[in-house]
Amino acid sequence: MSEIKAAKGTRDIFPPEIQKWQFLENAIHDYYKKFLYQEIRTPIFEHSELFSRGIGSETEVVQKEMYTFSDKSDRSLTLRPENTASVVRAAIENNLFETVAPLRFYYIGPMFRYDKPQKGRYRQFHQFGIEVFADDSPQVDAEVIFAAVDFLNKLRIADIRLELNSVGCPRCRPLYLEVLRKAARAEGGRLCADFRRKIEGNPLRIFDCKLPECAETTRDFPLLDGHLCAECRDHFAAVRETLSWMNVPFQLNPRLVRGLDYYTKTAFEVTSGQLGAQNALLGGGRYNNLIKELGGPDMAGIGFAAGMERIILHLENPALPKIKNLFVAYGEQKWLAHAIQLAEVLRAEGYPVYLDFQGKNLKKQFKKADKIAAAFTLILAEDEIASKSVSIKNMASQEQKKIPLKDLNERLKKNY
RNA sequence: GUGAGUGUAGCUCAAUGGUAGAGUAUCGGACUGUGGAUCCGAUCGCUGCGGGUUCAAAUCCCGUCACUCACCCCA
Repeated sequence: MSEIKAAKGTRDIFPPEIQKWQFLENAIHDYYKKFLYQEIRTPIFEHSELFSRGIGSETEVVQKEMYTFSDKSDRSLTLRPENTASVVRAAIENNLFETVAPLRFYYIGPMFRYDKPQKGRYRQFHQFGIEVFADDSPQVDAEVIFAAVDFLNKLRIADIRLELNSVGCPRCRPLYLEVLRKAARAEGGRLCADFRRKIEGNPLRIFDCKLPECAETTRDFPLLDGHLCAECRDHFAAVRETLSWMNVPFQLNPRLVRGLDYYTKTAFEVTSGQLGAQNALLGGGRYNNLIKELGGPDMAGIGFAAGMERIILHLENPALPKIKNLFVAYGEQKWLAHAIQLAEVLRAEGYPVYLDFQGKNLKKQFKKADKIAAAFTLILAEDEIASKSVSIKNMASQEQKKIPLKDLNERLKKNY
């Protein structure tokens, strides 16, 4: 038993689960290229300021969940809790807005949040996501949402639900928040402490409270959709219309908010009925002020991030192409050189070949061949070497034939 | 940060407060040019850790740590 364990909230991924990860990663690469997204990889850690400015210093993520540390030169660095701020930073820093077209990126990688682990929630977890810059048309919102939902459908993830809202923009949201605060303060006495804290700091979140009294109270509170400015309202209507053209079903949820401050206008979330409490598979929205906020041009952006662990929980056992492993058996140590050379030739031909160096005799070697699920065992021992041949045994059917060495490749090809 | 449940062999799990066990896996043998099946044998444990109660603790009590789930938060 090992003394040192994986740090809390982290885990090792190995077969057979790793096959799901490889499958998912390949699917992401294949799918998003169809929309001309290009992969971007940004550093795992960044200056802390990127996140406090980008995500919002009042958010839970920044206040409570960041892995922040000082390096030896006293720089404050933070393991990225999400990737959008980094992608925006990279685009600004490398002038991608001028040099790359189209301005569409996707990413895959680990993120870090200091949270108490539970089902579907880890301290090191993985997200993939997409970002589109410089396009404020509502049709892009719809296409991004389509590319999120359709991807999950392609993975045959059932029982998912798309929720949609508009969280307004800096012109209309502050006005609404005042209206909401006023209504909330009037009811303050009836509400939980948590709730009262949110009224001042993050009023949109008060709708989240699941305590019956709070939910009861907030039911009649004014909602944001009645307070959107004309531009946000029209934008949102066009998003919904485009989604209907795309046959993407959605549910309006006027109480839907996002945890990061940078969102404007469209906000959406896909949840799964098959997960526990951590049921959000992906979330995203538009962030038309983030790029400027981080020192870039006044440019629109939209994207989403998806939790890969949560998607993996939905994936069936790997339906992998059967790999036909070859096993080279040599019986006695003195034929090992021949076996090594044969294995080398076969690998160069593209076959996966296993050679057991511990097997003392053919019996042991066959046992090992069985254990690694070899499709064919090639026997190269005294008889075969003397006659420049090799015996090939089909492990499933138990058929065995001795054939000339020079015919081996052709014969294997037929069986593959 | 709060709460609940669970910690026994590599894995899955047993064991009224009274000798820590089974299945499986691993290794060896039956079987020195042939695997899976069967049979025989062997290895494997500070019962998470630290205290306490008791003649006696895997078992009861306290603490602690880990895992799991929920709150919270979010993907």
